[in-house]
Amino acid sequence: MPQKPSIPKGTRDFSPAEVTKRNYIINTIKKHFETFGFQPIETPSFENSDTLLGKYGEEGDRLIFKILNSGDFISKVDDVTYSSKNSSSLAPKISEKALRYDLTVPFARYVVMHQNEIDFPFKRYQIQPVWRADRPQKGRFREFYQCDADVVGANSLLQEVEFVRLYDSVFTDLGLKGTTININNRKVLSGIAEVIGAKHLLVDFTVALDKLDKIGAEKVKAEMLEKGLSEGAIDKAEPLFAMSGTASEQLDQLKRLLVGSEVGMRGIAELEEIIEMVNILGLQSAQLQLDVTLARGLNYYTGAIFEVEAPEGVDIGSIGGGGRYDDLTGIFGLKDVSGVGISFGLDRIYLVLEELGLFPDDLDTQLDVLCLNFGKNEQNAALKLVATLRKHELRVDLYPTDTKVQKQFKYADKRGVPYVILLGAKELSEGVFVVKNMKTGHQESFSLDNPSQFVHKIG
RNA sequence: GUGGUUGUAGCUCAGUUGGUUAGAGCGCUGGAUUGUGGUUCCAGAGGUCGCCGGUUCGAACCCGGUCUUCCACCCCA
Repeated sequence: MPQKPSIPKGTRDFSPAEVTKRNYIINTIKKHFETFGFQPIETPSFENSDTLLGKYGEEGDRLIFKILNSGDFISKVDDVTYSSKNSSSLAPKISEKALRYDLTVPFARYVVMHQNEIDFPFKRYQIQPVWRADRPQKGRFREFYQCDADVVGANSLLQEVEFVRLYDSVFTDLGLKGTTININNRKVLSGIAEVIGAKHLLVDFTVALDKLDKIGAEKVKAEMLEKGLSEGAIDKAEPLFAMSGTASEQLDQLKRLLVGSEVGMRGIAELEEIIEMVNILGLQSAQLQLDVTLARGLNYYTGAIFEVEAPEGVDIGSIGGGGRYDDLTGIFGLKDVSGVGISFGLDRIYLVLEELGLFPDDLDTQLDVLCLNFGKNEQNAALKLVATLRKHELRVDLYPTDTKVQKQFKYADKRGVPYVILLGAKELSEGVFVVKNMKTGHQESFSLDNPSQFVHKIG
C-alpha cells in the first residue's frame, strides 16, 4: 500500500513559475543590498539552542523548533526529570540544537565569533529561510525567507537614514508604490513608561499600545489595566491615544510629555534627526511615517524601530521590519558594538505583488526557442543549431522525441515558448531552418550556415 | 498555545430529510488534422468522498478522534 504523500503544516512546494517569481524578488533585493555596499554571508540552518533561546522573549522561545538529540537520548535523562513529565525541564536534556528563528541573532553570533577577521563597520546581507513553530495563517508560514541587511560597528544615525532609502529603492524597483515605512524609537517608549511610572511594565505597556489602531483606545486601556498598569499611569499616557498631525507636530506633543525623561528626549532627538534627513533627501515611492504606537519588534531593539506596511488595500500585515540594537553582541561577549538592520519578508512581498498583479509579464517565458524533433536524420543538424543558439545566450531546447508535430507544437504553446524551429528533411535538403513566431503565426526561413541572422532578428 | 472553520476528479466546485452505479465546468488523453499550437467538433480516461474509528439494514452526508486549510486571539515577516 503506497503511502499518501504530504508535507508538514505551514510548508510549501514551489512550482517553476513560483520559483521564478521568488527569484525575481530575491534578485531585486540582492541587487540593492549590493549597491548599498552590503556583503553576503550565510549561517547554518540550525544553531546551538542556547544561542537562540531567551533572545526573543517567552513567546519566541515557544516558537523555536527544537531538534531532538541523536542516539539514545532518552536513556541519558535522569529519572527525576523523566518522570516529572515537565516539557520545559525535559526539553533542554533531549534537545541541544534548534532551527534558526531569524537572521539577526545568528548574525550577532557570527560577528562575535569572527570579530578578528571583520572590518568594522561591517555591512552584511543574508537571504535564507527561517523557521517558526507558529500556527499557519494567510501570509504566515512555518518556513519562510527573510532578507536581512545589517550594519554593526556604526553608531551614526546615517545608517537609519540609509535603511529607509534602501526600503524605498527596493519597493520602487519592484513597482510596489505606496508602501508606508513606520518609524518609532524604543527610547521614546522607554521614556513614556518612565514618565508615567510604569518602567517595570515596559513590555506589557508597549505591546498593548501597539494594538491601538487595531482595537481602539478603550480596549488598549483595558489591556493595560489588566497587565497591572495603574489608572493614574494610563491617564498620564492619554496624549498618546490621540496623537495626530505631521511628524513634527507629533514630536512637539511628545516633547511636552517627555520633558522629565532623559532617555525619552534622546529618542525624540534621534527621530527628529532621521526624519529631517530623509525629508531633505526625499523618497521615490515610499512614505516615512512617525508612529509612536509602533512597538512591535523584538526585545533587543534599543533605538529606532521600523515596520513596513503594504500599500493600502492589501491586508497582509507587515512586509518588513527592523531597528537598532545596541547590545546584541554583548550577549555573546562583545561589548559596545551597535547594530542596526532591516528585514524584507520575501513570502509576504510575493503575496502582495501577486495580489496587485505587479510581476513582470516576461517572467512567464522560461524558454526562448523550442526546436521540433523530426527524427534521427534531422536530429544532428538540430542539435548543432541548438548549440549555436545557446552560445548566443538564448534559452533553447530540442524536443526529445520525434512524436507528432501537432503534439510538439502543443507542448511549445503550453510552455509559452515564443519561437518554434522546424528543421525537417525538406529544410535540411535546402540548408535552411524555419522559425515560427507563436504569437503572430508568421513563419520565416533562415540559412543553417548563418543562424545569427535569426538571433539578430529577435534580439 | 486558545477558540472556530475547511477537506468530494489534476483545478474550481455541485451533491436533496442518510437510500442502489457520486456529478458539472475547466484541464488531461485520443480522433477530425501522418509538417503546424491557440478556436471548434467527437470520443475517452480519471474518485479508497483527507485519514482512522463509531452509529445504522445502509454513511460523501450523523457522532468521536486525527491530519490539513483558512480565520480570530497570542505573536510575528
